[in-house]
Amino acid sequence: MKYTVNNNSITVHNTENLDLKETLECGQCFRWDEVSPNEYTGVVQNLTVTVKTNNNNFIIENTSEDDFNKIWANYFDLYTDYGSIKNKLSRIHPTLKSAAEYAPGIRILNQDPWEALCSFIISQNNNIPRIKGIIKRLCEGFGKKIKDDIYSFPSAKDLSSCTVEDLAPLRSGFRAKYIIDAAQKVASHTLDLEKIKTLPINDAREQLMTIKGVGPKVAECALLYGMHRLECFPLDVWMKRAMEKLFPGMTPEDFGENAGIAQQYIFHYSRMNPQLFQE
DNA sequence: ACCCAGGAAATTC
DNA sequence: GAATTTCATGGG
Repeated sequence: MKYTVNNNSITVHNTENLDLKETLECGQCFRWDEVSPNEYTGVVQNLTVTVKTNNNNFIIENTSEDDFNKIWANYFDLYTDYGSIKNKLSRIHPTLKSAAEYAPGIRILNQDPWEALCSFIISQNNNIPRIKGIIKRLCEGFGKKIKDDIYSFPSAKDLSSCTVEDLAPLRSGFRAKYIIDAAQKVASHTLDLEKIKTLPINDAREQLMTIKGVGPKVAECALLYGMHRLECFPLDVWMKRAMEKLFPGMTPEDFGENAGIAQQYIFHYSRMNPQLFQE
């Protein structure tokens, strides 16, 4: 990977298959905001950066070479060859090929396991704008201030001593008790997310589902988006519709070791084309 | 008023 | 065990 170090920013050259809108607004993450056209500000751990693209250059502002190599290159999954993965996936089914061509710049981010788990607990029976609002209030109320009005995602430990009443300002409804149970199990090391990340997939699913409010779909999202288990294939209401109408008779296993990437292409394609599912 | 939202738990059949 | 209802909240 070729990159240039500038004053307070990094420019990555010839990045293919990276589109910020497609990647940051496809429902896998909830903490990136478009601050001007094709320019996004987000928070990862205790760092905040602004990113943009210019032709095939990918620019990360407000960072150092150190943080780029430690955090950002992996976060944006820059070591993975999406062109090769798309070629393989496209041979599985013509509609999957179309979905991949519809948003060729989607990448699966390497998000923090706890943040992904907590975020997708909040996502259940909810819509994306409201999920973002709840998470914003969660960070502002319980995270650490980074600068100005930017706050880190609160750790499991930060939340483990909270009560449902403490979380009332989030207006997260029935999900508050689920957030607390997850925080307590992780903070007490009843569950070790770094360990779960490496377990055989069914063991990993089983452990995550010991958390109240974590069923098959939330577990699958935590594994795919927070632990980069690319074989995972979350089935939400959109994906169930898509499987019925676009891939009748097929199962998640049919999409193979990169099923999660296929899922993201299909999810985004379906959400952007709801007319496919009318009557 | 009604329906739905990147579901899961509680209840009923 | 499988099908249905309930759970908070907010937008359309």
